[in-house]
Amino acid sequence: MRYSQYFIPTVKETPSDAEVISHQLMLRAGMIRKLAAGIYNYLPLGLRSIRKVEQIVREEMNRAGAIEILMPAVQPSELWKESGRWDFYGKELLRFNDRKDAEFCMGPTHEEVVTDLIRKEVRSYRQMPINLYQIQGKFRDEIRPRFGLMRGREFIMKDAYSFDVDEKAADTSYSKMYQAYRRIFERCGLNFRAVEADTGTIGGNFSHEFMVLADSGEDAIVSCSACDYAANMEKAESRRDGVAEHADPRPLERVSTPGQRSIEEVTAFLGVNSTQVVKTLILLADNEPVVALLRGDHDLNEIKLKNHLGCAEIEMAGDDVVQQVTGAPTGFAGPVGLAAKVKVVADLAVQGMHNFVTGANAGDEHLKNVNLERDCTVTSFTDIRNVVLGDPCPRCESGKLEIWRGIEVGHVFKLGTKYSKALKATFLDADGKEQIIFMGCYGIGIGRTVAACIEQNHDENGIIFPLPIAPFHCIVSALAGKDDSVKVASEQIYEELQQAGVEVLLDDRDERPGFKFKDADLIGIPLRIVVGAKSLVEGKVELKERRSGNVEVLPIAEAVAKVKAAVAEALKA
RNA sequence: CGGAAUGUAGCGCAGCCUGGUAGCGCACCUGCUUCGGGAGCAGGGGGUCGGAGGUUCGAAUCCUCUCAUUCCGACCA
Repeated sequence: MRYSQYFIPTVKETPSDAEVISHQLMLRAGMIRKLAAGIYNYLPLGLRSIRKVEQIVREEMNRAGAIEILMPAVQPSELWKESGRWDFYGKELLRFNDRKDAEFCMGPTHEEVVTDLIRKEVRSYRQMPINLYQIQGKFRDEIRPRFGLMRGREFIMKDAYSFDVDEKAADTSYSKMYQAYRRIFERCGLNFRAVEADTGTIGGNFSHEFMVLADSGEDAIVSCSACDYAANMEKAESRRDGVAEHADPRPLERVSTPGQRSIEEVTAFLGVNSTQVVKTLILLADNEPVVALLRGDHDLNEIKLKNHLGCAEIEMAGDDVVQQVTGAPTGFAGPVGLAAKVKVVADLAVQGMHNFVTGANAGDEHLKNVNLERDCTVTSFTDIRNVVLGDPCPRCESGKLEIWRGIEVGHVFKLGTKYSKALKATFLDADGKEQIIFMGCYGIGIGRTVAACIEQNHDENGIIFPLPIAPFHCIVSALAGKDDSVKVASEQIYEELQQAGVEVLLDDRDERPGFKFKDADLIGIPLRIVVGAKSLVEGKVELKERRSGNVEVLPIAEAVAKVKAAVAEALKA
C-alpha cells in the first residue's frame, strides 16, 4: 500500500476527551473516529488490526472444531420474551418497533437466536456436539460508554455457542474453548491471565475470564505468587487462617466517640488498629434489610453476599433504614443490640476476633471489648469480603495473593440448560428419551482486544504493535532525494517485500523525514526500512525495529531478507 | 439515572466575570526557501459562537429552556 494513496489521518495533538492511552493513540494514529457516544468509525488502519485479530480468532475457533455462521443484528422480541430476558435485560437492550409496530431489539448477545436455530434443526444426540460461532457487530446501550473501543456501545464480538448432550460433554466443549482462547491471546502477543470468574445470574459451576494485564484495566484480578490460581476480585477467595487464638473476653465498655463515624476516624480517635474494629454495614437485599460484619480493614464483596443470600439485588441502605435497623444515625452501627430483627452475616475473618470495637447503635458512641459469642447473635459466617494483597492462597500452602488490574477480553461460560430449557431445545438420546441440550457460550471482544494490546504495547512516541496484529508488517520510508535513486530503490524494496507476502506500507509522501518518522512511530508498524540518499550511495538502507529501537545499516538485499525472516518468524503459529 | 463540567474555524484553546458584532496555535490553500525526528518566511480561505426563546438600542458574553459531549458514582451475558 502506498501511503500517498491511502487514508491514515494522524493528528499531532491529543484529543481532549480521550482518557486512556489506547483511546488517545487510536485516535491520533487515525485508526478510529467517533461518530456518537460509544459508536466509532473504523478507519483503514484500525480495521486492518481488527481483521488480524478476527483472522486469528477464526483460525483457532476452526481448529477447535467450531463452525462459523452469521446471525442477524436485529432480533425479534418474541425470542427474548420466551427466554424471559425481554423484561430482565433492562435499558441496555436497545429496543425499537418496525413499521408494523412489531417489537425488535439490536442484539447485545445471541443466546436466544442461536438456541432457536438449534432447537429447530437438532433432534438427535447424533447431531452433537456442535459449536457455532460468529464475528459480528453487537449493540449494548451502555450506561456510560468510555475509553474508546474498550467500552463502546456498538462493538465487534466473536461469540460462540456450544451444544452438548450432557454436562460431561459440555465440559469437554468448554475445555476446548478454554484452550483455543489461550492460543488466540498468545498469538495476539498479549500478556494475559485466565481467571476464575463469578457465574453471575446464569449460575453453572464455572467460568473463566481472559484478562489482559494493564494498569488502566477496569477490573481487579487476583493471582497467587506461587501456584497458578487466578480469579477476578468478585470471585477470589483467601485461605482461612487457622482458628483464632483464644483471648479472654474483657468486660464490655461503652465509650463516647462524638462525630467519629468512619473506620479511619474511629481508629484514630480510640488509638486502635483497623484490624481490631468490626465494620457493620446495613444493606437492602431485595428490599429486606441485612447486616454485614467485616473486619475494619476489609471491604464488602457484594457479589459474594448476594450469592450467599440468594437474592437478586443488593444495595447499601439509606440513612432512614439504618436508623430503623440500628436505632442510631449512620456511622454508629454495631452488632450488639440491634433495634430490628434482621439477618446478620459475618465475614469469616470476623469469626476469630475478640475484644473488638464496634458502633454502639447509639449516636456518638462506640463499644469496646465486644465478643461475638457473648454479646451478639450472628445468623451465619461466610466469606463476604474482597481479598487483599498478601492474603494466603486458597489453593496452595506457600503462596500469597497478588492483585492486578486487567481488561476483560474474553469470557468462557457454561450456560447449562438455562436457555435450552426456556426455549425448549431438546433432543432424543440413544434410548429415545427426550433430553435438554447443555449449552456453553464463549465471547471475545475483538475491538477491545486491539485496544488492550495498545494499552500494553506503546511508548511516548506511539503504538508498538506486536507483528501478528499490526496493520502492516513493515513501513518503507522513502526520503526525498536530489535524483530518483531513492524512489527507484524504495519501489524495488516495496515490490520485493510484497511479493514475499510481507504487508508493506510505502511512505511515498512528499513530506520531510522527521514528519514521516513521527507518523511511522505513532502508527506502530513493527519494522521500518528507511531509504535515504546518503546511505543509498553505498547501496545501503536502514532497518529499524520499532520496539527495541535497534538500527542496522544494511545492503538492500540483506535488509529485505531480514524483514522476510522476521515476519515469517513472528507469524509462525 | 444522581453529582460536576464543557459546547466559539477541521483539531486544541482564549474571549464571557465587567454586553459594543470574534481571536490565537496547529491543520488547510498559494509562493519562495528548506529537507534524517512533526521546517521558516510571506500571503490567503474558513466560524448562523450547539439550538430555541427572553432581557437590551445592541448578546459569544446576562436570564430561561433544550440538545450534545465529557468526568465522578451506581449498573453490567
